[in-house]
Amino acid sequence: MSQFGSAVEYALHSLLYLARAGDGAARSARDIAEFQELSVDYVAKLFTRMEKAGLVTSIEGLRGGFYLARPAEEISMLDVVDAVEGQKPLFECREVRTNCVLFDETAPAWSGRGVCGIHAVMLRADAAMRASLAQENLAQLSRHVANVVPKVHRQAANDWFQDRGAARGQGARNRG
Amino acid sequence: MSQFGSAVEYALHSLLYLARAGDGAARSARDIAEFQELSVDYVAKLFTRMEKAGLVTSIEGLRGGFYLARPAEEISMLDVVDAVEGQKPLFECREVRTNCVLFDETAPAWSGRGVCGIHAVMLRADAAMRASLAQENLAQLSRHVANVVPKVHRQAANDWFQDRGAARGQGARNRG
DNA sequence: ATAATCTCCGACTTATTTAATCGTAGTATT
DNA sequence: AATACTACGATTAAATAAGTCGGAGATTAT
Repeated sequence: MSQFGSAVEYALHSLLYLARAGDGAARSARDIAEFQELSVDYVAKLFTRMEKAGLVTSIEGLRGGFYLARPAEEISMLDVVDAVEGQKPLFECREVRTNCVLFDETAPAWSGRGVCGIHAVMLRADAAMRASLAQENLAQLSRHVANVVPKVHRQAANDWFQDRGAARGQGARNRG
Repeated sequence: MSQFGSAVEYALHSLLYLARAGDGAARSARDIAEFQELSVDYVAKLFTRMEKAGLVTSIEGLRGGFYLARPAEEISMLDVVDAVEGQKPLFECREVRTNCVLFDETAPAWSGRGVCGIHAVMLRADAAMRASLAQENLAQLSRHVANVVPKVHRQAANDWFQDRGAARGQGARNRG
């Protein structure tokens, strides 16, 4: 297993489609999820979290969906991770240093003074990781992906979302 | 919750007692756990993992226990984390990029070529964190702690382990 | 205006992982 | 040879993550 869960992965992949939409057009969580063959409900939940974090804005209703709340350049990888994983720290100190068979009922003051040395080590590692994630943004990632994915497919994807949007509100009678 | 579990915390706190023992004397998992008021069985399991990773060496039998397999300077924080957490990566790529409603049964070759851009970002963050953990070792940590903990307490702790070791093999009849 | 369709959103269920425990096997000391 | 202690692997209990379900609200088409 890995430290980060699937939420981070799904969220970033999904955001890429908003970054590419570019013109500020909203795309629904349903479309984004189905295009990637992911659980619609789960992706929707991730978007909800990202909206609370201020990364995306939602539009309700028939032609609704999500769009980036700010330019892709200003959305860092760290922003996304924190949004969907909830800013969980690398390490949570349980203050083991205040547990000692030699202490009486109450631990002496010095045992809890300052930051635990082990905690400090982990805080530095955490900071290093976060700094790495903070210095990369969604726009960079989007450009990278654009260089790798064939132009034909990018166009086909765009068309798919376009068609999907156009079909909104037609009802089931036109499809079944 | 946090990324690292309690195992990392317990393991590092416990190793500090081995680093301080210094003279290569073995200390039992039981003593180390009870001194810190931690679960004896759980700490023992962590030591087992660390032994498999080659960080500590075990001695079985009545006067047995664990001691550092190499100088504390040569045991990095990363070594300990990997030993008890099992080298879990920061991110495990599920190759979402090969999932696409536009693809047929089999995804096209280009979709899985090279490293996924999102995965690459996470690999860099992972490397940053691991580099941070790798550059700090147990000896440094031990010195830091020694500067913070009163000398009186360090002596008392040493005595406790000493007494505990001396009492080995006396049986219950001398204690009850 | 009204009904239908689609959206977001929070509560719930299930599955996986972590933390801790229990029982067994083996070893050095007395 | 008996004993008291150790390490060690398998099992259980608690916590977390992943995914699901149903409802409330908004917008569009009729």
